[in-house]
Amino acid sequence: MADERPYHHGDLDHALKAAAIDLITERGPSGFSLREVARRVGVSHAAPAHHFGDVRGLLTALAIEGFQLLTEALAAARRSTSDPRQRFVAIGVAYVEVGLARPGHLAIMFRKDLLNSDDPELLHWGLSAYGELERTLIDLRDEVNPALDVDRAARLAWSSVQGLLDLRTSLTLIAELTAHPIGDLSELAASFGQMLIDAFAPR
Amino acid sequence: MADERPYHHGDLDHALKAAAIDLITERGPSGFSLREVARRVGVSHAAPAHHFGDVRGLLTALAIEGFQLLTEALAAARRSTSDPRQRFVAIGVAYVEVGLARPGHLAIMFRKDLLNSDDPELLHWGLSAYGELERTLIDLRDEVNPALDVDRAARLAWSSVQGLLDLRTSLTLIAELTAHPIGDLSELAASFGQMLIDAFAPR
DNA sequence: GATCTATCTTGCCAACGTCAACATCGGACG
DNA sequence: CGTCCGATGTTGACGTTGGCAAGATAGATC
Repeated sequence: MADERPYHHGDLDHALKAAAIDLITERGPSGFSLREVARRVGVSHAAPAHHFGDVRGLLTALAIEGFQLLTEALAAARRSTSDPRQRFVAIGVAYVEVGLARPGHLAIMFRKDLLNSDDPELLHWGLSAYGELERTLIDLRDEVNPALDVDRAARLAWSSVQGLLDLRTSLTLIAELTAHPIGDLSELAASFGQMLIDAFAPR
Repeated sequence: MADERPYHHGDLDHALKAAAIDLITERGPSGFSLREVARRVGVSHAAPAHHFGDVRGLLTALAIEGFQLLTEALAAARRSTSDPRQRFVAIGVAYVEVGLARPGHLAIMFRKDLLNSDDPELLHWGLSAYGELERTLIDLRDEVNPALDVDRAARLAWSSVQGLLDLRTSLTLIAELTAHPIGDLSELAASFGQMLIDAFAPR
């Protein structure tokens, strides 16, 4: 029978993650439910447990996926140019673009109340993404200001892009209300990068 | 009977909000439940509905409270000095300190999936807080750089402090793992302010 | 003092996450 | 080639949740 599903799905792991991301993207983390995910994939409500344990397990897997995607995108941005200033701007823009392209992942990646936050793989890929930022800032220090405090600068840069993503709807709303258009968020991220480079340069 | 509660609580509105904030602070937004709040206050599970409608109503009331507290703190920080640079640093530090002192409020203030995001009062107090930032940046522009793009600068400044609060646990974790201590978050916020003032000054 | 209305309780429902028990299948191994 | 076993998926149950309807209570108003 063509329309009869086989007892074994074949790639439930991947299918569940994809459906979960779709659901979070549509309804936010608070609208997420394991049973709805199972329903969308066409399996029983208890099937996900065999792959991810519980809901935290599934969300943790998604967060890991998010940090992998982020690491990849930041590394690609770093490779896109060899000029330290351009690299710095590029990874900032890449960070924001990943967040905009993957809102479902973004919505849970830093939500420790939803994740197994001590998961070693989660930690690994989080540190991996941070490493891309740190390396970029070391290059920038060597280029523009040997006295630059790399740690402080990294914290400011990371906070800026993360905050921009966190506030994107509020910023857009205020921009509309005050008739001060905000334009493209990637462009705004690039301008953040330029301003921060000015902040990091010696005076 | 001294231990018998009266049928009418007297100040349920306030008590529910306080218990809700405690609960969110302890367990995060995902660990929040209306029934647990009612249980802590000692009323029936349906009592909150008469004051806040549903769970979104209660959380929206808390978010409004959060923006009121934030507006108040930012205004006080602005009044604390008349020097535009010091004012700018002061409101940044105040923003972070409110977030640290009121993690329960912070956790839901920008969570549109949990709130009645079109609530007029919520909008009013959100704009009110933003107004404090905008006024501060206009003063700063007049002092250090007439060509400063106030909107861009405000977006960067706001993103920085919001991102810092959002990332505080991750930043602290990385700081411990890499043995690059992060120190006090208020102090870090102040250094963000100083760096941003450098970014805003003409070169 | 009677009534009216805001406040609070009780009981119910569907949906949820998790668990235990059972069904099905593919592959390892004799 | 057949048997068994672990991985994968289902079914049914339990306790908890948010929301609704109906009833109880008490302070306010006239």
